[in-house]
Amino acid sequence: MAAGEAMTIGALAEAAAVGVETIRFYQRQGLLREPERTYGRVRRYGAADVSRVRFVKSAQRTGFSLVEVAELLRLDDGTHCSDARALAEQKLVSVRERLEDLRRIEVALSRLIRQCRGARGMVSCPLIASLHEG
Amino acid sequence: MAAGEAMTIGALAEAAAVGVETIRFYQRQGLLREPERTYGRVRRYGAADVSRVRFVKSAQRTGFSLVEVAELLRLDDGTHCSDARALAEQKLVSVRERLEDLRRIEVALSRLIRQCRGARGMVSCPLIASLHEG
DNA sequence: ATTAGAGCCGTACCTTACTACGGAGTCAAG
DNA sequence: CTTGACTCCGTAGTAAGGTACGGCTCTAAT
Repeated sequence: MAAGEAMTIGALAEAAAVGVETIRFYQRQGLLREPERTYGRVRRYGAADVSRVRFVKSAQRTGFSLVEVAELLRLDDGTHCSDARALAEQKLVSVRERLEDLRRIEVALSRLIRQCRGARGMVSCPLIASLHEG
Repeated sequence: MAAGEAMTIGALAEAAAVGVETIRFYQRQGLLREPERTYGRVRRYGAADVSRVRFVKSAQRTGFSLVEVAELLRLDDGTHCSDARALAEQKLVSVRERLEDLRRIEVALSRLIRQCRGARGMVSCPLIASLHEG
């Protein structure tokens, strides 16, 4: 972002824990800006790009598609206020649904572990059943 | 599960809000048992199958692959205790990581909406930056 | 000066998770 | 006892999200 746009594509990929091809792919998809190229034709990235790629990965882990991630990223790129708010509110709903799902799974897994700690032999796992309680 | 194994594949699909082909696909992948077939060759399902398919979908929404979902389901099928516990503990770790990610996104989105409510014109969105605070 | 290691580009290929298709059998209602 | 909706099966195709390849250039260190 600031002065030190020193990273090559390989360094960025390593810093964000993805492959080089993934960076190029994200660029084609418009998830990442096309950076300036110093010394002729080599792309140079900064710390902000690392954050951005990490963000893509964490959003993806929690079930967002790349299209949805792109929408979230547009919120970060300074959209007009009313647009941003509408989109953010809509995404917040789906984030909260996912949180519900995950919390239920968390409770069910914890319970299973607790039961397993005491019991010996077989356990009947309450995983699916737990999901219907909330 | 009990007496009323009355549902056809179409009814199951509808009840679980997926396509018929998805049910057959899950069966091939071993995510769903092959059910008994009454009256000739037609599959008949029960309420437990609906829960199971719904579980697959909710786990999937929160970022689990079908292979991982299959592992979770094995926990529900009465595995031996030590195996179940080890797997459950491992899954719990990744569930909690996802919860962290999602909570951060939730906070960032809420904040953005709050800021947008007051401001007019442009906002610079703190979405990605928020993820580094925790 | 050279050469190994990056980076550049386009294209092809791969896996995951469905989705569609076609032709034949089934079944409940009229 | 026929008709139309549903089911059966195998196989093929699709979309998303990368991953690999090959032939070239650049450049930093020996």
